[in-house]
Amino acid sequence: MGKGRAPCCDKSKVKRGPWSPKEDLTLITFIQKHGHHNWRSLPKLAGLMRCGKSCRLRWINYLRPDVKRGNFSKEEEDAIIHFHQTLGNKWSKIASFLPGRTDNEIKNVWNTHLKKRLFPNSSRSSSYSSISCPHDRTTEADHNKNCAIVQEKGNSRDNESQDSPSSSRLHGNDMYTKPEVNELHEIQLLLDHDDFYDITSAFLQTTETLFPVQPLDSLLQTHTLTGFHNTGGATQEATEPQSFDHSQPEIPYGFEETNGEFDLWSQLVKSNSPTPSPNSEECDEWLSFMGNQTYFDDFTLFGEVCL
DNA sequence: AAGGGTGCCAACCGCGTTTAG
DNA sequence: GCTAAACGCGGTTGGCACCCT
Repeated sequence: MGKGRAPCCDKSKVKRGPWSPKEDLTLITFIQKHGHHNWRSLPKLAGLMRCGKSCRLRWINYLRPDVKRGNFSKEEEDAIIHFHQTLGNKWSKIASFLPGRTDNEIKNVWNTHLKKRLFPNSSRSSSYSSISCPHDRTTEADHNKNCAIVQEKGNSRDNESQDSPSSSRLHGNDMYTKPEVNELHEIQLLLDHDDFYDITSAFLQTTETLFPVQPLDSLLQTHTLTGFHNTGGATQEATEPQSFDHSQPEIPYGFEETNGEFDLWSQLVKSNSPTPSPNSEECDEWLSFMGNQTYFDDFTLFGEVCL
């Protein structure tokens, strides 16, 4: 070591600056034909005078077919604010909660709009985060307040596994929404999803009225302990979301059937006294979230009826 | 109309992490 | 297990567009 990091490409031989339509077309065409298994060699193979990193960035941020363009909705902005409070400047993580939005785009929106809205006197260069708490003299009180909130959230996430029901995430008037049967099937698939715990935990911490965290933790624990046998007997691998067959509903393994109904949800919430309260907005939010995370395009369609 | 200031965003840079040999 | 290459991420910046004086 000690010789420093080798440059990713010969900067004298690559084009820099804005991409031309022709370059975009070349990149799109190449990726559609050959994919992007190796960004470093891609520009050479595609005939582009660009650095591989530049190609990757261009593709991810602008040329991907699933990139959503246009202004951010109020809901998206609120989500960014929520997730930023929980995750800090983890733009890619936040982006994973907002399908079609890129980390770069979210970062820009945060730095140009949302940060100003929340911290009106913060300077341009200091990206506000849960780690760094700039103390601008003129807004010290605001900063202290917001830093406290941010750090408290961050800490609670760090200590998530030790969290008790008395954690700040739980409030006396929480309302729980019971999903429909089809949604329980989806939940079961989520439980088999590698990232489920992380993404759900993050969501839970920012939507305090939706779920009781402790019951979900219990669920996950139970899931781990019992293995949740598939009714078909076969061990279910992590399911490819798109391949899920919605047409054959069967008892989602791990969910109890009571009086012909899957009643896990009531089992989940019964230790938490507040009466479950129907709330279609929350249900929609939850379904949308789950759908986004699992890329089940039609997830919300299965949850149109919400108690 | 011109010049300076500000906002915005696409793109770059460099570091940490992951992967392959 | 080690090393270098490649990838991915977050911070930063260049430059254009718009606004204000």
